[in-house]
Amino acid sequence: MPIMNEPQTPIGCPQCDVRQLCMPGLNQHELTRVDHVISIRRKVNRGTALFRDGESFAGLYAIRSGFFKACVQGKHGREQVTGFHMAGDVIGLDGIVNQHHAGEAVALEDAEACILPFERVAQLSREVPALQQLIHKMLSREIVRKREVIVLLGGMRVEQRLASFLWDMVQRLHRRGFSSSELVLRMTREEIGSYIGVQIETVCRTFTRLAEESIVEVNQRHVRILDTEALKDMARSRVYAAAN
Amino acid sequence: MPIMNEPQTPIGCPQCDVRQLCMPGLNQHELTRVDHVISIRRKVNRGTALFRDGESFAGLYAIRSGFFKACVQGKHGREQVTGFHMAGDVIGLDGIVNQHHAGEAVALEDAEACILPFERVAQLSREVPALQQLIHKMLSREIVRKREVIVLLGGMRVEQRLASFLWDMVQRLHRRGFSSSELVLRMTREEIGSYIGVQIETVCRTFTRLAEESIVEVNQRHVRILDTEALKDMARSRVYAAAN
DNA sequence: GTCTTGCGTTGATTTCGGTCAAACGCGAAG
DNA sequence: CTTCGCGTTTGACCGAAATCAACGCAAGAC
Repeated sequence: MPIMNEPQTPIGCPQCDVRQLCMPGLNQHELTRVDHVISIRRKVNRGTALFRDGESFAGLYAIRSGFFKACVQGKHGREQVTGFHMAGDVIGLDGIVNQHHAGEAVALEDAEACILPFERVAQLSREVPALQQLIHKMLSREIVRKREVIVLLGGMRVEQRLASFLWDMVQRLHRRGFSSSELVLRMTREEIGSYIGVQIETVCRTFTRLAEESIVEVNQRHVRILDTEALKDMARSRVYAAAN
Repeated sequence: MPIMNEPQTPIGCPQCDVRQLCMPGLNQHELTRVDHVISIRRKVNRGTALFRDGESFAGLYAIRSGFFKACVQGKHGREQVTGFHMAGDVIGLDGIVNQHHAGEAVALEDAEACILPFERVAQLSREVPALQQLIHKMLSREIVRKREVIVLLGGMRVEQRLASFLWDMVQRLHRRGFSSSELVLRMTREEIGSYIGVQIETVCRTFTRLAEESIVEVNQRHVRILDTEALKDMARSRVYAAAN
């Protein structure tokens, strides 16, 4: 499937809806300078990749709209989802080390992303300390987030993993102006399972169990959170914490 | 237990044994400039922390000698190991986002580390592009490495996890001049288990199984790799790959 | 309308790793 | 030397999640 490259309406960073998410703390002038290094805006259709495994590193991608899964491909078989990303997230950070991507980002709904050629961003960040700090924090935050996933996969029971996943999701959506008690999942049960390290059947059963416990209400991909505190507690607690 | 702060013999970066590991690609002059921002060298005794959970972010730490585990603490119970680090590694990258650490680094043997006050490193990196690139790659590499752990925890069987752990370990040690077929583990079985997401008993049994398969020879913490190819294959293969 | 297709749910059975328990090995302290 | 204690190993049993299998359901194709 060919990758689409359609230049979009040139709305600059200073006017962008998600500027506070991907470039927080920059003033108008700084945003304008960042805007000038954005070469292309890419439209990505549902099901197609923003970048692929092994592809050479063109730059970072700031998601303007839409929803992505980040995943790595097993050579012979199934992929593994390593993260989900939405408007305002900057992705592709993994490509910096080796100048090529070691994973891919696939749109789960039609999406748009701004390409930030990394060399130019790096150069600009030498002149704009606020941008430099932003880049550093962006990278560091990703490390912290990845470590949280490691804790989830390494030390939590399935029910907790799903609770953590939902809690993380609803919080991130809330920060973007959506409800803090209701969400529409953009990914399949299989993708959720791949992300939290269990099989699809286990995801289903666990959703059912959370619903039986009156913590959430599930209708297909629509999830309503009934007991926020219970969900939060379940998401926070570690498996070994409960034992002692 | 109090944290020790003992200034060490002032051997500069240009003369440092591990300079090619923590500061690769910098020339003598650049190394000297980096050396000038290193305020303190810390000695850390076995069992004590280089930095603790919640501690404010003093800067990055370049490990000069010794071996560390990175871990997060469950409030009521057991800790979870999120990584192992050795001479030449730069750790503490997680502290950049929020200016305080969200985890800790504990020495598994007497160790020394150089403190790199991050603000000063950032400032210097504005003037020295090679350093800037180094910082970016350092952060990006950590993201890639963390994702590899996610893949390990999310998609591998125990035998593969242990094989991956050993393979990663022996490769990193080899890069530091040690044997590529033999290693002495610095951590307990429990710490290995915490890292690869299984119980200590399972770690033991899996070591025994790998030994029965004549892939490794295990004597306490001394491990000799008998069949490198088998270990590598086992480490690379994903669980789902085998099914198809 | 029916057929198809992909996604989701539920049940039965199996298995891998967890849990509980006991014993072993080795270094340190006496 | 003996004893102590920690880390490790092994065994027996249990349980959570995987696997295998069938079915439901909604949306689009025809």
